[in-house]
Amino acid sequence: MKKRSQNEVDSWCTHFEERCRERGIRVTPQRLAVYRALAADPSHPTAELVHGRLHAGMASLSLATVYRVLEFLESEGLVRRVSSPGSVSRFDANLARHHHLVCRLCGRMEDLEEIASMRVPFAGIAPRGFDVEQLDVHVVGTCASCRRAPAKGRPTNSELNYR
Amino acid sequence: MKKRSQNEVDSWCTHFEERCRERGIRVTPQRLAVYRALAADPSHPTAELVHGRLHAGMASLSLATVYRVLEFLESEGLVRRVSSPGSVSRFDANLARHHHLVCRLCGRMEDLEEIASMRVPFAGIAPRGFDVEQLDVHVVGTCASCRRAPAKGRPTNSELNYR
DNA sequence: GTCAGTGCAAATAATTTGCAGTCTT
DNA sequence: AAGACTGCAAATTATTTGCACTGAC
Repeated sequence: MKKRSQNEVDSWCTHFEERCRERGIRVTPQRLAVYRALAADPSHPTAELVHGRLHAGMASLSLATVYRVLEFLESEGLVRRVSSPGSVSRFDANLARHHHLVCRLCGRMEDLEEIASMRVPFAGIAPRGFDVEQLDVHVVGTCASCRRAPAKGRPTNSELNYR
Repeated sequence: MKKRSQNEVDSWCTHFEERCRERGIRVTPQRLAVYRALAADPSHPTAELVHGRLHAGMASLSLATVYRVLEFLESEGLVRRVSSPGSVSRFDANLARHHHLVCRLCGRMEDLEEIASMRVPFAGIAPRGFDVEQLDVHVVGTCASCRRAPAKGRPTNSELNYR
């Protein structure tokens, strides 16, 4: 599985801690671990996947806490929740503007750089009164490996764990 | 609640039946009813909401069937499943290219015409091997009424029913 | 000490499935 | 008659919550 470089992850974590301190958010070991796992993994893991990755180093961490932490970090705008239709929630620590490439069959989700022709201006697209916070662009289709070996259905959360 | 005009709905249903016949898909009363309910309602209802709307005229229709029909129609490309992060599945009978305006707080979802500056070309945006089928653009934020009267959390599926 | 944060188990919400009956061809 | 489609109830999956405990200010 692809990972972000150690340096990049460290720098994200440092930035994360700064942001938290600025706002008086406690940086508990659990929060930092969840954030770090997310930052290290560009594959947009689910809560359960994050929990699985952390279990080795932090056996007592509960899945409920992972859900709580992710929910909280999202509400603070420190991570982003991404979705593909009919699938479980996935999360992303990358807050830079970018889009997502989503396989309809296996649910895999990759980052897609925002290319010039997809640069969409926020202003003026929503009716007055609506406060636009974020633009989600999902390019949905089928990935090469799914076309070769079509699965029976979208993988369940726990099936996702062991890819 | 806003509705599509009777004429428009009828024409969509006719077109729907033609498509089904072309492909040898049976048009059962349940399928037609579900499709019609979806076509009549531009608010992107959930499965449960569709079921609720139909219950008056078709008391025996089960929620499981609504789920099955929607799933099936989606797989046939006759309706579109749309999603907002962390929320339940919603459906859309409108297959014309358009975007969605989504309120992060109440989950309400409105159609947004694809304006020129948001027209995104399919070609060349995905890596080779990936077969692009559809582009989902979600403009996410908070709607005017939610900013006025913030709810405690995203409404649950059954709370959605009685708006 | 207070209060936020956590683990655990139980609860809830959304969606799917098994199976027996029904309708269509 | 064979297969597709449906209703009902039960099962499964994802996510949330109550409660008691622990640790930081």
